[in-house]
Amino acid sequence: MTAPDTNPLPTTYDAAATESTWYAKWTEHGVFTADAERAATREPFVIVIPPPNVTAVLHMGHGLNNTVQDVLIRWRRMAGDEALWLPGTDHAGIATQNVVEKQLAAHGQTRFDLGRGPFVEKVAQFVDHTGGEILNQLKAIGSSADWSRTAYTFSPALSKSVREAFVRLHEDGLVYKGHRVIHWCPRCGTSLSDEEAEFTDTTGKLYHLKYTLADDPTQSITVATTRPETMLGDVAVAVNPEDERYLAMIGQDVVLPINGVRIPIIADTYTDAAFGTGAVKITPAHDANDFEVGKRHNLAMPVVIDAEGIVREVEDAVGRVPAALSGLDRAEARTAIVTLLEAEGALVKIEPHAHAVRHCYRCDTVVEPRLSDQWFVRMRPLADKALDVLRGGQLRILPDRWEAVYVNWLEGIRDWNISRQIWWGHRVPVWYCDNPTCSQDPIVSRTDVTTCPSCHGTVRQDEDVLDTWFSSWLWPFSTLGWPDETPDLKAFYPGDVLVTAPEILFFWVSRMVMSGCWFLDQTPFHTVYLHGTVRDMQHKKMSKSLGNGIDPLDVVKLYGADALRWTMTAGLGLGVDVMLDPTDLEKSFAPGRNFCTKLWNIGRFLLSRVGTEPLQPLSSIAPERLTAADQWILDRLDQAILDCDAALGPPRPADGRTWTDAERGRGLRLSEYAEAARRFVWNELADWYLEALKPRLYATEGEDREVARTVLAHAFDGALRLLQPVVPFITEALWQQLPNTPEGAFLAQAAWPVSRRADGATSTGAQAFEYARDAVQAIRSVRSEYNVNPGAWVDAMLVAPAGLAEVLDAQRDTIGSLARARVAMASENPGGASAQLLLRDGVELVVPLAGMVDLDKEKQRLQVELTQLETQLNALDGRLANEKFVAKAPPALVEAERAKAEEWRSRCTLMRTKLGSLGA
RNA sequence: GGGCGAAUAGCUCAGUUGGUUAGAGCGCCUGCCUUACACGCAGGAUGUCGGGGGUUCGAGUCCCUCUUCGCCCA
Repeated sequence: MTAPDTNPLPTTYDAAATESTWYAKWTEHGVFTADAERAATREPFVIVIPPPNVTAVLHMGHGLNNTVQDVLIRWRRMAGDEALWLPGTDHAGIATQNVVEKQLAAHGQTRFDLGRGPFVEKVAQFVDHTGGEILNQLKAIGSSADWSRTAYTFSPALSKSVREAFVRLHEDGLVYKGHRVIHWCPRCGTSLSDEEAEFTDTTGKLYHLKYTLADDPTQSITVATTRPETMLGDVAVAVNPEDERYLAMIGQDVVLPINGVRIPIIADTYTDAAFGTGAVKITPAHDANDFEVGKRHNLAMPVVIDAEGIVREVEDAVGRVPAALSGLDRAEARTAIVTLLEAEGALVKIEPHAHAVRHCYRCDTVVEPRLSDQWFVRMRPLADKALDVLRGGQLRILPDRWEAVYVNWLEGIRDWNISRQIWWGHRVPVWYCDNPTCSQDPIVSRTDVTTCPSCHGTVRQDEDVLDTWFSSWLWPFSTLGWPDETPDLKAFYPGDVLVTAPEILFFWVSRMVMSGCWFLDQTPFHTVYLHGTVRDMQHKKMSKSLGNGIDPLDVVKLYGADALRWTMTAGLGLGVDVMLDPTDLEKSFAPGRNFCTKLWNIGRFLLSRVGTEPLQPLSSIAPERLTAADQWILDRLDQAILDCDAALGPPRPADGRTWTDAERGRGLRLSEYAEAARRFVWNELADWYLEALKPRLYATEGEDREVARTVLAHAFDGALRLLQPVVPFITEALWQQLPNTPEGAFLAQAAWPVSRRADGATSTGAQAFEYARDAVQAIRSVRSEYNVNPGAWVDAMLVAPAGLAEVLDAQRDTIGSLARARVAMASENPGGASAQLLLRDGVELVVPLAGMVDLDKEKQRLQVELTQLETQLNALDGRLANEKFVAKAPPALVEAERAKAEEWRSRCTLMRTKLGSLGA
């Protein structure tokens, strides 16, 4: 019988056309737009995007991050929540400034050639013209963000939040100006926070320098240092007060080589007697630890390296830098100084030394510790609140091992240097009176200050800008209008889930929790989901600089956005890294494309059989009209729904506020969700139900055909709903073709399916179909083993115990058509030359295969199977004979094991009988 | 230097509180262009659960130890 030519779908899936069509329709109809008013009657579900740098170009890390967010937000949107995914970009102070500075450098210019105003203007123009492109790229992978709310950390609205935060923290006594050694990037020309100065393990050198005692040139003390160039700024040599080697020298002076400056030998417990020589040089202006020592001992703090990393007498350092060295870069100076030290006989030895050196996280330049004035936030009170919400269960982090990392960092939190000496960013909202005789204190203000309130003279604003992260950490509420009490803020704060990579746990995530708790007294989200990193096959992180990246847009072009999303989701175990092969896109993305093709073909076939006539709802079909296969697929759908829900949820704490221990580690298993949905539509719906259904569907009319149409459409509809979050485009395109899809409706907004039963129990009809599947697989296996021509029909006989005869008899046609067999029933095994298999519950399958059966082969197979089972049965009997097992194991388990032993025993008996009848 | 994690099929990984004959996808082998799909269908093979020790009636799962790898922090 041939199918009528009513198929509305082209034979192949056109990803590009489908994606642009449906994305346009979704946005046109406001499908992604959240509504603050609606949130009064529905549960809001809010995700704020980790804002990409405004100049960023989409890479696979974004692909992964945003796919995860989109899967979650689409799931909750369908589940009836007022879902808001709030997108936006970060002005990325240092990074963006660097990009523009590079452009200037190409023309031989620096930012100082332009001056502050024109330079900032130039960056702003650059951002206006080329920035934010990444948001459009996110659309190409299907991101269902609410673009009407797109935010930008440097917009006027968010700048207002930044000022509010700074001023409020100042009012709370948590913002202060400090004079201390900070991390300085000489290339970027700015200070950095502890987090921005990243450690890199390096094999460097440990230089042992000999400093001669001032009053006794025959004696000397040897210090060990990794940075000999700083010796020009040494103010002391420190030894541990317990270190007997140096006791006699404490209090004496040594003379520095090269510049001849006299410095004392002091005792300080900071010095580790076991490290190097046990004596360390103290350079307070160029080392954070030395700075602390210097403060304790009230030492001078000469600065001998300037902001550009040039060695010279910068401050408090007269007579310390010889003319020959002045003006050298710090790296050149090191070489020169080592040479001079050697000439003076002050260089004892140089050893290889493995240590970690801090580098600028933006330009990778070696960071220079530098004494300077900076703005700091006192973090302790903020960190305590962030610890409280985690410990109190209002916040959880998945995978939960990151909670310990979070706690550890917050417990040891240090004050945050928030001022940067760059130009691109929020200017520190502090003004100083120009009049040196005026007693006016610095003015910290929410609004711009133009005249001094005391003397009415002119004022100047602080030159520094704020750390980019000082605006990012406000993101969950600055994007909603804070500090104004906007409807959005009321409706959508606090949010729900934060999705990001572990790399920015400290930079961003912890700080958002701190700011949310401080300013709004509530954690900004109840769940932090830290996904893995995208890596290549050598497990190297994908990056532009390593050249091992994959452009997500290439993947979209070649395989479709859904294929990309599929690979990102299906491969995503909780917190597990995603491995992709940049040299073999086919390997990584073909599975997603193949799945889409399969889905398309299922849809094509199904729609051609279901047709376009309206369907009656499943609920109107009397249960007794459902076949075993119908009941089975409906059961499987229920199970798939339960599996998907269990994998993804719960979406929030049951009481809306605090996670219980039982809930805390659950959900967000995206790979399990994807697999459950895939298994249903492919392995169950397509492989079994559709195949079993074909005879009924080829019927041209009749009541049963209507039942089949209804169940089939219902099952497929359920599958499409379950799959929409991960493959939104193809599922939308297919769903639109289903006969009962209302005009103007979108799958993207359709209701998430609900299981008919909470327990997913198997119905009687479904049980019958399981017997049929069992028989079909057995017959296929025999056919394959004996190389039966796939087109040929075989005879098969089912020998069923009394209780099952009727059930199996009803499945004869189904079994026959699926296995290409003429199936007969028997109450007794006729024996003779035939392939014989034992199915479950004592059902036997006999396939005569006249003249083809190899008796030896059959005997051998049975013998192997029997031996195996006997071994297992022996072990089981042994366990059951063990009194301790029977006494201590749960009774239900013992009972189950006993039943199993009995079943295995009768199975063994049957096999022995068979072997006997085969003449063994 | 401190802390955390991982080691299960050729590869990437599941394996909730110890309790069926340890699973999935990809890959591999065999047969099929069966009129939805060869980007597919059917059948099949594959594991001393890193080594050693311990707790237990019972260990991939808990404890100790060793080895290897990775990550975070200083």
